Amino acid sequence: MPELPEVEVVRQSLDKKIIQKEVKKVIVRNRNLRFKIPLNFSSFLEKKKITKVDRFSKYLILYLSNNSYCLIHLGMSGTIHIVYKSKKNFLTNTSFYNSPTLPKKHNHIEISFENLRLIYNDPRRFGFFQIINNQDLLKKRFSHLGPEPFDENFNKEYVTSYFEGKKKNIKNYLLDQNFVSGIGNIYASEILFLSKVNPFKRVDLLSILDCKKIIKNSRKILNIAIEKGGSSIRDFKNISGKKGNFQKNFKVYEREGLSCRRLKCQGIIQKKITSNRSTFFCNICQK
DNA sequence: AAGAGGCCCTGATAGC
DNA sequence: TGCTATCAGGGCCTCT
Repeated sequence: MPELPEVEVVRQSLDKKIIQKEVKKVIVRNRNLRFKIPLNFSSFLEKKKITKVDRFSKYLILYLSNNSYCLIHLGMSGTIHIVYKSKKNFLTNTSFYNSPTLPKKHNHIEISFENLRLIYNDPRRFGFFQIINNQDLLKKRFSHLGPEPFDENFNKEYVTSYFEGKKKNIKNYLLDQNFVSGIGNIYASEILFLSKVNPFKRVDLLSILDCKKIIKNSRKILNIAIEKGGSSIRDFKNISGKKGNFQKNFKVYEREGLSCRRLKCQGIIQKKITSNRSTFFCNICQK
């Protein structure tokens, strides 16, 4: 699922559920995620309180009561589910598996609190959990990442100087987390459509006005997507099993062959591959 | 240093 | 019905 808006939607709903709660028990059913879950992962988390649920870019950050952190990245197919305690023996009770919103397979990690259980599901296992021991290491962990689109450092000066002498196309840079972090393949196409910029345009040939529009529209698209509860294509749902709504706002993504939605534009939406990713755009209004 | 390409993995869908 | 091929929202690594 997860670009910045989807991760933010998960953060918001998770925050309300587990804040100030103590981890009672952790079960790792499959250690082989993007990075192997270490053997001491469970014992490290157990008896710690969650003091804050934060997010940077596409990463969830659980703040733990001993001033360490648990990072969660959902990869391509990771989802978080919450199931509630019904009766006693919660820690050993498996009846919640009948929950209609919980997938039957690929429930790799379970984190139990007093009255509820967080379950991490990830068919493709591109996601990961990581313990970070202190604030310095957290900073270091994110040091290679560029600013989020919302960051005031993501501005005209930063973007234009970053693009000097660069020959890759703009779509590639919107996906490049070192340049700007949080944008993924869906929103990159949508941002460029709204900005009337062709995704295959070389960044050193972009005008200053193009750069300004891309900055403004990155914020705009991500904010609207968060408001709408994220995008539910294929199967993204928030932790309560509710679908997002932003997919209804897609102007180009997965609209190959359909007519351009811009008023008076006669264009037909095209799909082309760059850096192994589908890219959607209107070849008439995106110059 | 920058850019192209490949790989990790499972599941859904299309085509034969 | 069942095979095979292709593709999927991410990130990291290697090679040139």
